[in-house]
Amino acid sequence: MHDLSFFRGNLEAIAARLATRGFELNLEEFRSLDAERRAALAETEGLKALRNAESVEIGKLRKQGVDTSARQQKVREAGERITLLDQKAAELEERFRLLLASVPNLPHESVPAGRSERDNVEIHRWGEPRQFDFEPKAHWDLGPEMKILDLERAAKIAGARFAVYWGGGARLERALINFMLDVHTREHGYTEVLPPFLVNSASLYGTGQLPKFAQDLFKLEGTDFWLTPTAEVPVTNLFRDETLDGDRLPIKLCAYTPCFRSEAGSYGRDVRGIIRQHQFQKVELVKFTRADQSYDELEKLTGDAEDILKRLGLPFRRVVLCTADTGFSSAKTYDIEVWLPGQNAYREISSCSNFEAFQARRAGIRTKSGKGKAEFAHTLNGSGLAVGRTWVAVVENFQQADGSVLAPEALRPYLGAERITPQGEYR
RNA sequence: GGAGAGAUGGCCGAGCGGUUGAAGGCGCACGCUUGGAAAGCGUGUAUAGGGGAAACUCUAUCGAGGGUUCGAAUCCCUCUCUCUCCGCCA
Repeated sequence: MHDLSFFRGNLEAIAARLATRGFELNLEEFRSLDAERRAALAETEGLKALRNAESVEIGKLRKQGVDTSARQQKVREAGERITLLDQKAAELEERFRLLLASVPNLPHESVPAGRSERDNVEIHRWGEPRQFDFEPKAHWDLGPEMKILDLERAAKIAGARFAVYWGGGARLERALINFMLDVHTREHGYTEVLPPFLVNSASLYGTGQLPKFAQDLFKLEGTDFWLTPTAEVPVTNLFRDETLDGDRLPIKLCAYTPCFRSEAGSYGRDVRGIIRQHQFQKVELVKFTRADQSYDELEKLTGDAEDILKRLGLPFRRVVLCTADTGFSSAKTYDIEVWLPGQNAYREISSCSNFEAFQARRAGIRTKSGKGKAEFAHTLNGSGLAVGRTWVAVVENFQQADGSVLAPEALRPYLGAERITPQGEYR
């Protein structure tokens, strides 16, 4: 959500900037709706002022025993007009709010202009993809062969785009979660939170999933509960409608949650394996900062996510998303892509974004330093990391000729073993 | 699931259908006082939107949404949340 007066005052410049991300702002619609809305407001508010003044008058006169029924009749009629005008004003207000809420964030000046994901710019690489002396397998072959990943039974008990992990596979998922949380809390200074996995509409509105992206979410029938699509939603909304002490920022939180996505419209994409699932596990990093801190903190947050991959010895690269590929609420996003030898490609494993005040404005998250006036905080988040995709990366990168997976050193205490071996039969 | 109580400003807390945007207190800010501090005294202290160059002014907001009324924090209805007791349960 943009600041209304800033938006109104810089319409042309904003429209031009939004065009770089492929969003066409209808200036005429905005201007006329805004004018209509203000006219309606002025009219109804004028009448209300009249009614308020009259009511006070009537009160005084009645105390003196004066008959006021004529004046009351007059105010009653004004009241009826107010009801009508209020309705009209509320409709205009709602249309205007929806229009404003559907406008994406402005990309930061450092974001490269581009038309599609092909225009994303690589920032750096880390690690060398391993040279195999055998043909590395994709996890969708290796997992079922090792009997640590079971997609058929997952389809039976839930459906497509779900997974069942067995034995060492389940243990690997759990080890990764604990490893990530421990590194972020002990080494990177984040505070762990465990939020609800169901959230209400207000929270989804606060982080920008609603009203535009309802079709990407799962909703529980007959309730206002939605399955959380990312911990970003519950964790960012922790401080909804609160004012944070500016001297104590940044606040750095990390959270493990499962994430649920309908994946409507992604039919046919990544249908093999567990790259794209209706449910996946994720450890999320969330920061609340002052405006002057947020870009430094974005670099640090992205570095914290990359550190997990370094500790696991998984090669990766960082790209900055171009204007067209940057998400709706984000001003700047880095994607971290991990090397997957089974697919001979780098694949997204983390997405780290600075939303500036875009979410905070919707969610009412303010900050105040000393005597200063309260202003909107900046919010950031990033995957630290997507656990399922890290599982894939570990299995594919560290697979051995004998059909086992040699665990990265850092993970062994969590795994309680130095390698993951085939399960034999499912039991 | 059943029965009851409650929700008012940053916090505590008053509130008769009529200058109550809201007493009083605490906190906070500024000033006076002081060698300095404490105490004391004084002044100020919400958010959003509209109008205005500004001073300022209008509108809305007492959990949320409706209703009654000339007028609602106060009356009525619905919902949400919190607390207490009973039942059930990991």
